[in-house]
Amino acid sequence: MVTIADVARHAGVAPSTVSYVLTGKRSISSQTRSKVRDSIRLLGYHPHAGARALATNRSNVLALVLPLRPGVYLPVLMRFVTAVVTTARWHDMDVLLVTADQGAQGLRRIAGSAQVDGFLVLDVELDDDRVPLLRHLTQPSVLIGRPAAAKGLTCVDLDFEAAGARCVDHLADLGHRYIGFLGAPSVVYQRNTGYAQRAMAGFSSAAMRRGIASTALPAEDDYESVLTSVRGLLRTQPAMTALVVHNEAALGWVAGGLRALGRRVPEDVAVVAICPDELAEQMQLTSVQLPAEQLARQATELLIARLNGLSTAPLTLLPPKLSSRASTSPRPPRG
Amino acid sequence: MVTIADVARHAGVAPSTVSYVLTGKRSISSQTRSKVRDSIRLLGYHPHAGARALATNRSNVLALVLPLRPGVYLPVLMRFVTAVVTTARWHDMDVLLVTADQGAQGLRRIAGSAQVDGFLVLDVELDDDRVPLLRHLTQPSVLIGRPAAAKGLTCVDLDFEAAGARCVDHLADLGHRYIGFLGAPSVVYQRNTGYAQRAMAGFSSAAMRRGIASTALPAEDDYESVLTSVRGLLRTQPAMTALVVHNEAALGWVAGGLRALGRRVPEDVAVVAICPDELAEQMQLTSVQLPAEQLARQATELLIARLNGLSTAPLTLLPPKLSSRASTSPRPPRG
DNA sequence: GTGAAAGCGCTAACAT
DNA sequence: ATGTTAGCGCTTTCAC
Repeated sequence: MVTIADVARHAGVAPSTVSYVLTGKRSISSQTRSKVRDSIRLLGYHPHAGARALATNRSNVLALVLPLRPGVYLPVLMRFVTAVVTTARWHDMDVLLVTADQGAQGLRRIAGSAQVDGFLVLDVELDDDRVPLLRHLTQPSVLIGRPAAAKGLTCVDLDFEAAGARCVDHLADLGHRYIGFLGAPSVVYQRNTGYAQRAMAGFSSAAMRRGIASTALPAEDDYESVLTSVRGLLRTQPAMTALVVHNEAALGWVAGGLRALGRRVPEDVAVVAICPDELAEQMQLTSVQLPAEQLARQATELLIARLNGLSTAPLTLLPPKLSSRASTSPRPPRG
Repeated sequence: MVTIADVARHAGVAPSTVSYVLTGKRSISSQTRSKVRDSIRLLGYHPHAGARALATNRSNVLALVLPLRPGVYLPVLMRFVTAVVTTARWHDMDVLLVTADQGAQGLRRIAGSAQVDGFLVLDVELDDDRVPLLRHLTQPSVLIGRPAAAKGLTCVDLDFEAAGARCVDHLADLGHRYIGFLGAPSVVYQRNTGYAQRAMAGFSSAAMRRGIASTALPAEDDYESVLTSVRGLLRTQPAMTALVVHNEAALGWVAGGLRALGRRVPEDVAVVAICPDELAEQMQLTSVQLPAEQLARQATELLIARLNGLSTAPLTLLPPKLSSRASTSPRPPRG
């Protein structure tokens, strides 16, 4: 193995000089600098990560804690991961892959051994036993998604409330006056989760604000349930001409359900979804996307900022972006 | 931070004793052992990973090099990753996530800095510039998938030749005598890839062995092309009663194409696919699976074995497993 | 602008 | 069965 001493000897300087050339932490004459650089290249020198970590108390690695269980929507997760790695590499950091099933104990181990400088945690739940731990770790962490009860932690998420509102605004601008909301399974609303409620709250208050009649119902993930919910919405609000859907699993049944009830999309009922862009693209639905790359980039940047001693806002909400597609006609069905 | 010296002081022993309790590399009286263990728990001690890496020249981390580009079938990749992490953790190792786009240079950096003890590389191509590099690294590596020109490297893969043969055997056992093979796009066969050819070779020679007439054609990923290929197969072999499909993207069009040509699955034509189990399950196709977990486990175990100085077989081929589903009726269509 | 040397926390001889 | 100590390779005072 080639060490800093080898390089120093080869370049005819002291080891510390080599170190300073590498870190740029003090001025070096351009002569020695290039001498050293040549030796480094020639010998193929790479600083030993462990030694550096020991000396600086920094590993230049960040932990990415992923929910790798069935049910997560992989295309989004994958884009997210890619963006995290890219952003981290941009700052000369690497990424340690930690599965959520390693639990709080796993995080404690990794933190305690100083393997990483910080944590990026996805899919944190409200009563997550990792949250109190993360708060007391030496290393900073950034949580992505549902902010939970996260005083003292840094969180990044899509602004679901604004997302719900954005859907209403889009439809209202198209002239719709009676809008329905097809939500997640009721169980999701029961055990909090936050993002589901926030999307609906955003929807409702935007509707109020714009003087639009709105009705909301949850829907389970099967066709029957979707049909029932849609029928329920239409019964309550027969003049309904638009539907906001915040339920990925139900998405596939919505058009069919509406058609079964005699309504066509978008002629009779316009549809806006809050869902990953892949799904919306595939079904040609107007939608508010889940901005995976942006979330990842933002979260990683925030974490790195904190590593550098900067303090960050406790909560960063990304503005929703709506993509118009075939499921909302440019003009309202009935004026 | 709590160090080994703190623990030693607290337990009233020498640092080395604490170390030996941890590593088990020499016998310790059960008294001191439990004294030390108590102190460790009490103080919440975790050995500093960097320090340990520096002292032992082992990081207890392995690099997982993933193709995170569009086109990879994510459910399989995800299962693979999960299994790698699980297996690694079983051996007290962690996993550093490396994206394939970091290239050979990225691997050199990571290897050079001794950040990892070994490499697990997915999706290696035949003329891959990482292969010569991997061969000359200090750290061992295991390649998963297409073994390429990998003298001196350890490779793990599904036995695609046996997979092709297994399909034939299954169909032959059901009484089929005229079998077609619908392959990957022709470009895949042109530029090597190995696994595609091997599957087809296995198919052909098994057919010969069992005295069965076989025809093979490539297929592109669109409906038109699939239809054309299927028509071609039927023209060559009008008595064809079974089809082996090794083309995930074409899978969705096969049943439709056959029906358009007046054949029903499985009554007129039985279908066996070589594809991820999720897809086969979803379409109710008899299939030979891609055993992601097994591959991952095997590859990881091999890598760790090599880390422990054991030498391993250069090539491990996993036997194919066929799952019978609705697309092959229990009896042949025409006897 | 550059060197010398003292650690960082741990392991593994070498002691006893 | 346990203690002492010399590094592992790097950074960073301190000295010039």
